[in-house]
Amino acid sequence: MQRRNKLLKIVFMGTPEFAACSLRALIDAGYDIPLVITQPDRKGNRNKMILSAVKQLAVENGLEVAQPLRLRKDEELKERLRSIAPDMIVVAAFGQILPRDVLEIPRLGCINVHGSLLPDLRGAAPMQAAILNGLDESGVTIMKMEEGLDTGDMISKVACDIRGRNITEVTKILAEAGAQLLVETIPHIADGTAVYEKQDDSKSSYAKMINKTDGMTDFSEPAEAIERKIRAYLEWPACYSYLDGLQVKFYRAEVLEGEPDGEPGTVSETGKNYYVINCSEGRLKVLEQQLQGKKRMSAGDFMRGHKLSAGDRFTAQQD
RNA sequence: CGCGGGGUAGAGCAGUUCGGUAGCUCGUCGGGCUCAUAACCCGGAGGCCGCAGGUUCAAAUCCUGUCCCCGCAA
Repeated sequence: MQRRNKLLKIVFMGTPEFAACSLRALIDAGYDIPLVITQPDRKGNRNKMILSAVKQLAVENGLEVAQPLRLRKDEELKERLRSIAPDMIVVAAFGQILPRDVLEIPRLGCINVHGSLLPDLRGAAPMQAAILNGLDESGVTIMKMEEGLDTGDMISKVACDIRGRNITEVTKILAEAGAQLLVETIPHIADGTAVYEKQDDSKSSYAKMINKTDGMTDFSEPAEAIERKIRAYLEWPACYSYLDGLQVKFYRAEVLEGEPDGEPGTVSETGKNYYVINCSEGRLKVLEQQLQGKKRMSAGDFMRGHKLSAGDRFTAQQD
């Protein structure tokens, strides 16, 4: 088995931490990885270059890296892929659509590690969507890619408990479960014992790409929905509102039962280590947050330096 | 050199415009009150005001340089 693993030639495509976890598993399993493809380096905050998690891991392990702006149009890279003639291409959260002529290159096909239990939550942000939808359980699906968006035949799945978790935790849980499932599944694909199951399109749902403004809240939603938003958007773009024209990002909060006692967005009550905001339904007890230009801090620290009191108001717009 | 905010006690902030004995809330330590308390009262410790130069009788404050943190835009 190990010997056969080492003979399999796998090209890896992926970008964030979720993908890096699978790449690490492939490296540890001893596969031959002649090339890693990831998104181009981006300018991070204040013009500091930021490398993708996959690139960092690849470089640390001395793997060759390619970073096409658009794989679809990069004929040179496609030609290189053909000459490598990989047995398989493994894709995890790569961020670009694979064109047909790339899908056809590996003899064992292109295999995708997707962060949901397909056919539920196809698309770009399945883990955030799982949290937003309030799911207690989500998971990872390994599937054979085809031209449609996450519509390929499913090969294996694993379910995970994500109740109450934030996106950082869910990413870690699913990334590790997915990585393990991947290395368990690949041998079956290689020796022909894998079972390919069609997706039931009638039961499919779609997790749309997240926009910057999706994180904005004016508290005209139920407290429960906003609390989910905080957990789902924690890493980006964060759930945020404005206080006196300054952006405030919310990082941790609890839903309080009971009726609000003021307009949505108004401060209901304050305490030593928290403050409570009225929502359309219920109230939100804020425990951790960040004011524009300041560091992330507990609500208690914030209360110490700012005179926030009942009646103050959070608004949707900055003015 | 993309735009902007900030570095002051263990934490969060004020003070800088207009130089003149270092302030607030919390924590911490000691004492008191209380059946009791994260409550209340009294008292104390704790700062080279990011760093380096400069101006001045005098700099947290004005000038110059530098390091670090954060938000936005990409």
